[in-house]
Amino acid sequence: MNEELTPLQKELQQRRPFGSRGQESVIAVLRTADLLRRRLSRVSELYGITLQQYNVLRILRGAGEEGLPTLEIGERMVEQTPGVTRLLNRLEAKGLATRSRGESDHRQVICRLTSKGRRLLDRLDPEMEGAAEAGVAMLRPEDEIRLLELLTAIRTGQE
Amino acid sequence: MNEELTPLQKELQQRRPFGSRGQESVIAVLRTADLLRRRLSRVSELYGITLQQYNVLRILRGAGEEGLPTLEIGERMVEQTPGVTRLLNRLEAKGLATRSRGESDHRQVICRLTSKGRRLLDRLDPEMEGAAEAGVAMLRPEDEIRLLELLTAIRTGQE
DNA sequence: AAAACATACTTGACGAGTCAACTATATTGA
DNA sequence: TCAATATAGTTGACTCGTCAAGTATGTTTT
Repeated sequence: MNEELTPLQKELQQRRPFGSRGQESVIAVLRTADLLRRRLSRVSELYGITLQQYNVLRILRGAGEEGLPTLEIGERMVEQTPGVTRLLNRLEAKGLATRSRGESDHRQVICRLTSKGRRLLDRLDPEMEGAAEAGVAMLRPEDEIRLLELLTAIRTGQE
Repeated sequence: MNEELTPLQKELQQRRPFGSRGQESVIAVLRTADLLRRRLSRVSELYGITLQQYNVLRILRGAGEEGLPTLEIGERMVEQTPGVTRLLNRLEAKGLATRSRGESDHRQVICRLTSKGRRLLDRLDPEMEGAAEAGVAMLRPEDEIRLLELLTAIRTGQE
């Protein structure tokens, strides 16, 4: 026995086979994401920010001068609002973002990138891009396209 | 312009294209994993435990009567040790696991599943399996095999 | 115009991941 | 044998995700 262990089973030192291929697929996605996330985090933390903070800064840069209300940042991150509020607390403390009450709607809090934040992004971007490239460098272009298709199918299949 | 947005760009409401397909692939893996993790968490939390706690309980069940030292649990979870200590605190508080000093090596702490833990797993397993199956139900068998191959390639390519 | 409701956050509390520092127990080497 | 070193875990501090509850501002209804 044990002559047909999948690579994932060996990684997890599993004694028994997965209950089904469906289960194995899900666990493979989770584990692969974990490795990639670590790789990217290592880079961003060299510059003193977490991966999530980097993500928020990129979203703010995309929003430009007019900024973005807190909730909209959350929507682009699959995250709950409370998390975004506190992320912004830290980015503001580091001088990378600013917040101000919305002028038309005073309930909103408009968030903007500072020039310091923009400079940080400019330095960080090429390194992050390099880390991402390196993370999937072993895939041929047609493999990457196929991977994107399969992952898109999974995501759109979640009701 | 904007006539060639990828599905992922639409999901993230991105205004600009990804810097490269490599970047898009990495983000697709991260985002897909996030959705799947949520799906599984919803199920485990119906039973009062988090996904990580479920993961530890499964590892302990696999270890059987003789149990497993804390560090070895960590190895099978892609996680740092301090986290495992605290996870076990909570599992022990819920009566799902026990700990005792190792007999041969007193530095070790041997963790074991309780019968209550085992019964919880027995009830939870079919539901978790169902959730995993449902998460990738839209893939044909050959798609799943391809996906597993691609993800394995990514993981083994991380030095 | 006042009450009812909705929206946009903020705060508190808890689970979890991660790094650094610390304790206790082995193991090794002079 | 005893000091130096390695190993196994725990604790503290900080970041992040998430739920529930609370506050302030807007909108709708009557």
